Amino acid sequence: MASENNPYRSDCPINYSLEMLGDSWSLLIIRDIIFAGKRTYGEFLTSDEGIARNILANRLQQLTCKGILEKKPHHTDNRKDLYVVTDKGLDLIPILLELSAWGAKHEPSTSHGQSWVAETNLDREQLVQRIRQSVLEGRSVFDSVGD
Amino acid sequence: MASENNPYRSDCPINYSLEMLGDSWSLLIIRDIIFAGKRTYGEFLTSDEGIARNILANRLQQLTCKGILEKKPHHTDNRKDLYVVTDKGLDLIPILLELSAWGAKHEPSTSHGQSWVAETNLDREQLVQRIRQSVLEGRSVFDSVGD
DNA sequence: TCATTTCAGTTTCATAATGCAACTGAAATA
DNA sequence: TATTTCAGTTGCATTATGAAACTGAAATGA
Repeated sequence: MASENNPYRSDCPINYSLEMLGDSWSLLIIRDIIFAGKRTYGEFLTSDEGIARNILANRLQQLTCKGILEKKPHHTDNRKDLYVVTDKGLDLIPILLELSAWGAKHEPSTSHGQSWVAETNLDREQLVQRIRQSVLEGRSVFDSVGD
Repeated sequence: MASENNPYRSDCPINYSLEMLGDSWSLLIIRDIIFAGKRTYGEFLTSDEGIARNILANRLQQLTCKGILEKKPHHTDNRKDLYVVTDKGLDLIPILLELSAWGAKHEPSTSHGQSWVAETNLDREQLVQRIRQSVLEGRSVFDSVGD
């Protein structure tokens, strides 16, 4: 199934996403931008998880390279830059919501006041139920859905 | 915001999920179980991405520790074990779907024949639109949604 | 029954990524 | 003009990754 003309480990879209985002920190930076309105190096540094300065610099650079963030000059302070999400970055919102919902469900101590994560999605829920059922019945998903 | 009584880097549910799953390989193993019906060490080894044997063994052990997989004896071959997803693991289906949708959208070369990823979710889409809009307008999400 | 193969890991070792703390140089502030 | 703030960088110790060879138990075939 792997093709030789792309630079990724395989031609699976989940794999692509994980090659882009599959580490401990990248999605936390996106979270800080999207859910906390952070925009500068210094603001990202203050997050609870305590990312190291060099790792932060590295991830900001990589996310920029990958077209998920964009670096723009700060209008009133020339020492600072603003990191803003691109459209590609904004499209990560559903992933963040699902990560949040899963985390909140399976480690309830993390679900402080995030009542809005409960705003549910019923069409999505139906598809998930069908896949879930096929896994429980020992079938592969490819037997029950498309392809 | 970080509390002192949990063992995680912070009390954010997204952070919890990333501490559980934030690496290149864990979700690929879950993908193989859920979307390809794989169940044994040997089957996971054959995936296109080419995970190393030691890394695979390590991830299977960690995912089992974390309550996402369960190791069961193979009924007809005592050399093998079956790795099956728990309920906690099945709850990862929405995350996998979103990762797949994002990957397929932003690297179209990865979206071979997965027509079923297009089965959309409109309630979810509405929430995403609201958040997206608030980010674009420079507001923090906490300004526009709950809390 | 006995030799061979298959299987799930483990071990070894080289290389890369992480994380901490001290440092730098430019721009803002007093 | 001196000091502070800011976004990074550098150096270094520790940890994780990855490839390949190895192990020991169970299945298979003669």
